[in-house]
Amino acid sequence: MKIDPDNKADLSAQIAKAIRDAIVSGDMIVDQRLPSEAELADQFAVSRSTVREALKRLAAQSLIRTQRGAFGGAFVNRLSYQEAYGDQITTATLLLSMNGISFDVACEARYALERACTPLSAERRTADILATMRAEIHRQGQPGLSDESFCASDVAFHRALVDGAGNPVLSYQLAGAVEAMQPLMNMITFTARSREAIVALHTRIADALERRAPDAAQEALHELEAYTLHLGRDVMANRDKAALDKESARA
Amino acid sequence: MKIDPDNKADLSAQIAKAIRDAIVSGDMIVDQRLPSEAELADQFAVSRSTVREALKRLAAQSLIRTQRGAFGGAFVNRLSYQEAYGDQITTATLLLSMNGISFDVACEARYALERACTPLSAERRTADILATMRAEIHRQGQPGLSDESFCASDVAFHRALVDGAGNPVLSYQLAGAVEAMQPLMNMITFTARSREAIVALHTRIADALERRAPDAAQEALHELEAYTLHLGRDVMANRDKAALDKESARA
DNA sequence: ATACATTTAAATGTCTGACATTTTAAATGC
DNA sequence: GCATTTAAAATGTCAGACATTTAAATGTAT
Repeated sequence: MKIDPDNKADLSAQIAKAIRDAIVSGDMIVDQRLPSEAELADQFAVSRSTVREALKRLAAQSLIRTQRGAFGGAFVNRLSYQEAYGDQITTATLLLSMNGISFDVACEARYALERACTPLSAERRTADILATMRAEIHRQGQPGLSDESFCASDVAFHRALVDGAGNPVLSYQLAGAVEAMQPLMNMITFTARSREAIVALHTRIADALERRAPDAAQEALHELEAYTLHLGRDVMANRDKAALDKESARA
Repeated sequence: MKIDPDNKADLSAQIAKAIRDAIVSGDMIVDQRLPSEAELADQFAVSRSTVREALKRLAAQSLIRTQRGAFGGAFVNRLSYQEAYGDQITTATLLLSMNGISFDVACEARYALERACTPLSAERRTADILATMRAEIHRQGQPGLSDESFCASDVAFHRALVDGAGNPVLSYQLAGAVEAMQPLMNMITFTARSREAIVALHTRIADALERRAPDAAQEALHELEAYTLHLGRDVMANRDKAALDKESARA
């Protein structure tokens, strides 16, 4: 592992890259211990602080973990789905909010991805998954549930749908898409009537999965997408109108 | 922004979290300047080195960028798709390689996600996307192409299929799934006959998209999945057999 | 001999202060 | 008025010290 002496980028970034490359390429394997900070400082001919900054970069990406004390140090971390989920969701949420992604586009992506899971879920759904879906449907029917809680339950329902496919790679890839929608969904006011409609569609989906009927599930999901889009567009229209009103009031 | 004095986790991790939360919650907006390192050190009552380690963590996640010089500092970064792609691919690749994901599972996820895009791609594909697909198909037919280049072209073809849907969120979400398969695909030796079969299927997909025929594209994609799975299983079987042979030879 | 307590050494975590480098705005000189 | 120089503010890097944590090694009493 070496760094380019002509490169004038931050040393800590270069060192992080060198170590990251070694991990990604398989040169360093899971649970392998990195040299101590002092040794790394020697090897790269930099100060310990610079090495530490590099290691913190890698720690932020969950590529390494550190342990204090004797026989401690930095170790190559086994990237778990759980850790990856969190980052995935944070990144997806920021991408949506920072790049002005419209409700339509986000909604389309989310339902397209969920439809990819539906046939697999219909085939493989366990009793456990069905129970989760039923429980969330029940919660969604409770009177007095806040809009935010309704949204959270909605996310839980859809995650169950995705997890039902029994493919961890799919679950990981979709975590971001499903959860990143939540801030957008939270802007929606769910009236009693719209909740009723959503619960009915959720029930149809759960029923279809229970019967192992992929086509019926697909159809209900399509209707749910159309309905969600409808709700979202109302919100966006009102929001744009409010912004315009404010604009004209100022003039 | 404050940190919990009772928390005994690393201060730099706590500070990074506090700032990250401020960014994710929208408390700090894109291009807003953070206080200087010295000011942050004062605010959090820690040393400058600790603040720097926190900032390096955030920089590793592309949440901030730093600029040297007067009127420089750390600024909230607009997370671009390009940056996010890179991390997405790295993470997905590591998840697959570190968690012993089987070829079957990865393959299933990839094609399920691509099928989610196909109807949209059939509807919206531009002439540009079609041209890219045709060019990659042509390259794949060239004699003397290395297996690795064939794989790279295969990835390019599938990315065009995904990008054809014209939904940046989908493109982002699928980048990881498609690209992370490449190391696994690279273990396959593509014979002349298997290349011919793949090129034929790619051509069918491109033709179907050109005709805006989602069902035909879907069907060809299904066949491609089955064929890829078949090739992959051969490789895995041979690899396992070789490992067993080696094992018994040692005994 | 075993169980428990103590010591010790190695590592990361934190702090301080200094200097180098980069960059921009302001001051200066022509 | 324009070009040049200077100053200031910020990040980047270094060196050295001390604090804290942890597990192994050692010692001690039953």
